[in-house]
Amino acid sequence: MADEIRVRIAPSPTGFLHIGTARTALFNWLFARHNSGKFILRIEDTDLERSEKRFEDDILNGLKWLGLEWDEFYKQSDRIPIYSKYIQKLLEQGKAFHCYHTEEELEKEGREQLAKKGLQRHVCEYKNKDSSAPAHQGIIRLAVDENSKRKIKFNDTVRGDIEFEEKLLGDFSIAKDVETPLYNLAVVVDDYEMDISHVIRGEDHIANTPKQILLMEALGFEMPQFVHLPLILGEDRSKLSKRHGATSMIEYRKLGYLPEALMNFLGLLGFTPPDGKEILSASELIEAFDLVKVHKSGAIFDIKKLDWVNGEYIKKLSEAELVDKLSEFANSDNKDYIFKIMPLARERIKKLSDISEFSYFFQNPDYDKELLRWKSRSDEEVKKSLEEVEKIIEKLGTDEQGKLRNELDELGKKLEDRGLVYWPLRVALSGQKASPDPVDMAEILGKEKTLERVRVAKELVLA
RNA sequence: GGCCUCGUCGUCUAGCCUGGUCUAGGACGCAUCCCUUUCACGGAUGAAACACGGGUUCGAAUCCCGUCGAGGCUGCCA
Repeated sequence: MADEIRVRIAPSPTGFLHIGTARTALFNWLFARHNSGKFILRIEDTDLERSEKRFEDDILNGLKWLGLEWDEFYKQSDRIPIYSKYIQKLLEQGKAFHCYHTEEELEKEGREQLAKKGLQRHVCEYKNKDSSAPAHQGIIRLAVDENSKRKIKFNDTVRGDIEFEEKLLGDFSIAKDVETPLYNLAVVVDDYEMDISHVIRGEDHIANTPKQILLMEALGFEMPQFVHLPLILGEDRSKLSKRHGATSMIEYRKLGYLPEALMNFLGLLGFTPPDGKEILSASELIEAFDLVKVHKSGAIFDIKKLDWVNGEYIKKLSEAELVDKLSEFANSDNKDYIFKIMPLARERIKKLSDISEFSYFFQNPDYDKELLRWKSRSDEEVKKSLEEVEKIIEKLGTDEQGKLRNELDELGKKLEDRGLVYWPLRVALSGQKASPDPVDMAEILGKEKTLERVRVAKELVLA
């Protein structure tokens, strides 16, 4: 076996690339890059009935988007002859056998075992029969000693030593037929053939490990180092799954999360760098990454924290980059205009799609008359203020912020209330109770639109 | 039911291996205050956790045992 670090992820195209898979991929990738090893992507599509091209595309696109480029790529469906060879070998050696029980019989057995609170395992009576009989249709199982006293042991980098009793396993299935391997056989064969040094996967695979070890022994394969990552959980602390709306990575892109932010956030779900830094670039993550420091317990996916991380990355974006991205999300080609809005948006949005909150820069606002009222001021007072503001803007325009601000402040002093000046103007321009500074907005909108909106507001007060 | 894993603020976590420096630190979120024309930004402050019970020890979040709790697995899915 090579000394090189070789890791893989083996997503199945029966669903989108969700957070959990992405995090597993990330940890494999970080470990490979940290050790100058190879990161392998293997598509587990032997379940032809459930595998779909659109899911495969989603997985590939999601990984690419996150920046997790792979060094080698395989599809299980291309490797059927390889599995077949090993299945045949197991059969010939009598280590595996055909089981002729029907699914109904097996189901019934399972129910009875559960009812009797007995072991849930299938000890097959066909195990010791002559396997040289003609071509069979039955499922293929590995022959496991049901009376074994042995404990199957393995070391997990995160959890230490783990052991299972061999006799609890039963004769578990390894292939539907010689041409159709089942999961446990396929991974074992692939990991061996691909010379995988570390199997880094979710904690939900711990229970599969003893089966795989038995298979490795039967096939004479060397054991890789196992690393079981803690699960990523939903709000209710159960494994993140469809019922939590297991969203594809691509959805996060659509919402305006930055891939760098997602990688950063995911990297910290199950791992903490020694210095405790929270915002780390890909290369900093690679540098700091250490499997030994991976956490044991599951972590809830907290979108609020993701939002914060994403906001931090938005603040770090260059002006040009931000303008590009914002243009895309605002559906606008007018980059000069977006460029003006950008500084205001930058400190206010958590994700790019939040730019929709600034719709009033693109169309006239619609709002309730009452919103124009500053505190308990009368309609007349509000109208008076708007009239004065109108005059000032007619005179000065909106391009010279300093002057405009001075005049408006003067007006504020005159009216003995700055809010009376700025609040109605804000609402006139944005239709919102929370918005950027009115003078900033006026400059972006320009003299004409600003005056138009002030006049509309003036009319509205009287109505 | 059986097997396996896990258990520090609401959430992510530091500390645990190598007991004392932990009146348990940081971050997100939350609250209050400052700034202020609102929101955001920024600044300051605050509330908030060692699951429980035994044991070992001069001393336990840290070591041991038990209990409880949570999750995972228990497919002719992966």
